[in-house]
Amino acid sequence: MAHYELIKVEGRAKRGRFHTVHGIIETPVFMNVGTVGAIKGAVSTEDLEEIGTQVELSNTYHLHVRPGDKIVRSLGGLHKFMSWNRPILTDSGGFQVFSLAGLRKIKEEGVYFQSHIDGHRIFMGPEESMQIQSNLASTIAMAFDECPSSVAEREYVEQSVDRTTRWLKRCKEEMARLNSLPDTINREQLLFGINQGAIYEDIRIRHADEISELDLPGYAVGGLAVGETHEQMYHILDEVVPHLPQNKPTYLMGVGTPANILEGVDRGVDFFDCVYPSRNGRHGHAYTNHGRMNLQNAKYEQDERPVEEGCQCPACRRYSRAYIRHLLKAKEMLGMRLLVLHNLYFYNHLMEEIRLALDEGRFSQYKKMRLAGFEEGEE
RNA sequence: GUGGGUGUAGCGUAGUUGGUUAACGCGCCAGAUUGUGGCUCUGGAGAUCGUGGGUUCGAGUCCCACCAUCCACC
Repeated sequence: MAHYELIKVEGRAKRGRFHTVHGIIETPVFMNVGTVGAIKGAVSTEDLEEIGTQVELSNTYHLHVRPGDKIVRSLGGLHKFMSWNRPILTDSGGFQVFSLAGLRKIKEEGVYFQSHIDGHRIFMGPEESMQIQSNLASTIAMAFDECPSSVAEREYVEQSVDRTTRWLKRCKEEMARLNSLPDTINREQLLFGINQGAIYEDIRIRHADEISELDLPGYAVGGLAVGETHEQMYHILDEVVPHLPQNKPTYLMGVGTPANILEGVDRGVDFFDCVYPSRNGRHGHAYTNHGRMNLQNAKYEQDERPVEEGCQCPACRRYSRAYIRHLLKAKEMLGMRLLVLHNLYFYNHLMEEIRLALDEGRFSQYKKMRLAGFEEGEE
């Protein structure tokens, strides 16, 4: 019996608590992206517990291709498979329609893909996506949508969004059917709908109103941070979030930078996810209170300080910038791992501070202070 | 010691019958990256072409000597 408990509001910012079968999610939350059932960079689920991860995010498409959702199901579902008993959100594979463009054909019934592993042809529609996510038995399943390019023509976006609505209805029906089956692993799996419409605010609003009527347990804003400016993204959020149910969590998909998150929270967003902390960590970048730092820069060659003074993450408690730089240069996995841990800790800790600020009614002030800090530049 | 080969950026190489500002990969120095392939992309710095002499309007390229290095044979 999932429900969203709204604890406090400051302006449009929401402090909430989402109750799920796998435990409570304190919001606003940043979900840690582990596409294939693992956070890249040799990060274990024990690590996730240590760095304060609330929700792990995996991908339907990737797990369907390898190892196969039926195998995960036969092993007891994704929670048991990866040894993680807290909430998991699975993305539907819809975004791969967009990100693997060139390898796909979109039709009314669904999408024909080509596997990025071995090139074989795959079909995925709303029903297939729900069946796969049911087999994975995640806490939250995302609707199978199409994410049109931010520069797509208005006419294309209109018909794409209408199809996404039809797909959402099919997702809802299929999820209800699967949740009613006696041998389904997680019979309380939750379906979140996804708003689309590129940068056309009227299409976005119409779509938000339509999908809100389906009374799903949560809603996402998709198709942002895919090429448009920050101003456009914030404007769309200003317009669209008020048209999504305020008594349900709102999830801004794929976003973003620490500044994007502060702005998103300020506009009523509860859930975030982004590959930035993990991908940039693997690529040698660290997030700090003073902006982003490239640990591969020569100036850190003899820097004995931790990445961030006072940070309680596993990297900063013990290792120097100089050592991490050396590991990155030597292409040692440990370098990546330490920065991924630092970055995810940084994001998770940022969210914790945001929640505390909301609890104490000083979010607006906190946001201003943090944004100013990020502008200062690295030490 | 004799014969042969090779010397071009930190490393590995390309460079036409001698012809503008000597090219490429890796590395180095920076920058990009938003529902993830650990990549990828974009810039930048860096070379008195082993040394010295010669031929020529002009030499990385041809000639001579020397130096270094590799291979084979004593």
